[in-house]
Amino acid sequence: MPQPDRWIAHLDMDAFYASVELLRYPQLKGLPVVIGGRRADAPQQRADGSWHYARLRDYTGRGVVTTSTYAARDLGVFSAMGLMKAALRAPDAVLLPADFDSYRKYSRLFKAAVAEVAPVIEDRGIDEIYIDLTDVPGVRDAVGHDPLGGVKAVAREIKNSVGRATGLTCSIGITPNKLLSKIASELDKPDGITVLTMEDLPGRIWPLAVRKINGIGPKAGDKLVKLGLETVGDIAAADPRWLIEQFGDSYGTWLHHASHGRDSRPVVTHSEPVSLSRETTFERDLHAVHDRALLGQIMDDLCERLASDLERKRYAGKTVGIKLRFEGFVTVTRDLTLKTAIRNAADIRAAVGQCLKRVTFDKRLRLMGVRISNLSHTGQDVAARAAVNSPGTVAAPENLPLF
DNA sequence: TCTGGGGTCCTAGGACCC
DNA sequence: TCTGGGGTCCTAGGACCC
Repeated sequence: MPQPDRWIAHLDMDAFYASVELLRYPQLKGLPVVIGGRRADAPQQRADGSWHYARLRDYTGRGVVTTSTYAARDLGVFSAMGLMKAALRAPDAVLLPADFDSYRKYSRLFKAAVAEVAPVIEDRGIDEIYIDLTDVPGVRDAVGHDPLGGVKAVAREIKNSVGRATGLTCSIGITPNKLLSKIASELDKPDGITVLTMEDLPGRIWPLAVRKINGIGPKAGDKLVKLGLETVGDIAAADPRWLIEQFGDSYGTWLHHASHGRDSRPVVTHSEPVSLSRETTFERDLHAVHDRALLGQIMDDLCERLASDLERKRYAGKTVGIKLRFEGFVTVTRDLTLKTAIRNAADIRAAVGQCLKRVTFDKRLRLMGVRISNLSHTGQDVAARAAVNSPGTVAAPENLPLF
């Protein structure tokens, strides 16, 4: 039996934010709990020791579900759903405000715990990572006699390490590449391990809905279904030339490869940011003229926050952009590339002013944002930064500038 | 009672240069 | 005098992901 040349794991923390909250409020275990809403009230302990929680039914205003517990999902409440809609489905669900500092702390803990077992890690956000297991001793040494056994044992070791460090569970998919591992980690959630080889493609992957592939979103998913392609196997059976006619050269070719489980992307252990941004959605839609002073203040504040992000991370940028979202959810962007990189709030604000002049304000605004890209480093040596950015991982060698 | 905030990548047209 | 081809940068929008 031919063995894959790589073993790549995808690790996904189970209902991450909600599970972190349950560590703090274990009495909520098993109940429908929703994280979200900027103004949600934190739980309050009464004089008699009992707790008072905000309920979904009492929430008014804008906001979406950030995460929900499995009990809430059973009631039809999922991530990105509007809170008002969620309240219709689960009025009695407990509503907790998001505590990102806490989630970031647990994120660092679980990644460090994984790194003790397998150090080649690619960060994919706060609650998931890819891990290249190919050269982990327990995997490498099992090649030839019991590869699947070796891989599963290492997966259990990783889960145990994460559990000891955080008290949280995760799900792991292990396959020859990132694309398949991302799918596999979802097949036995929560607290599961799924190992697949290419031979499992027809039995385990092809029956799945096309949207299970990372990279097929709402638009492409709808289009595929309208074309009569509902499962991954349907895409795999389609003529690649026809896929290219329908979806263009690049995406059509990718669809064909993805449906056949082919993906050669490496696990990337270090990356530099491309852009930094800050944005805010208003409690009520604001009028460009009537609320002009308030809008100016909000933009000042966004620029201040972006400037402090740049300072903390030691970047400067040459391209400044604004994002405006009007009532009706129509979004407009404008950007401006300067001759030199900037980093302070006043310079950013001035460039934003130039961008704003190029927009017609004929509707009320629901969101404003500011973004900076074309980034360059300022000060401090790069190797030290890499170590800070990905604790416990072996940083890739940097291309140092000559001057 | 629609639709947060932080990102990445891709496409496509026009400017500009050789 | 009417118009090639390639490369890169800038700008705007959109799909997608966590």
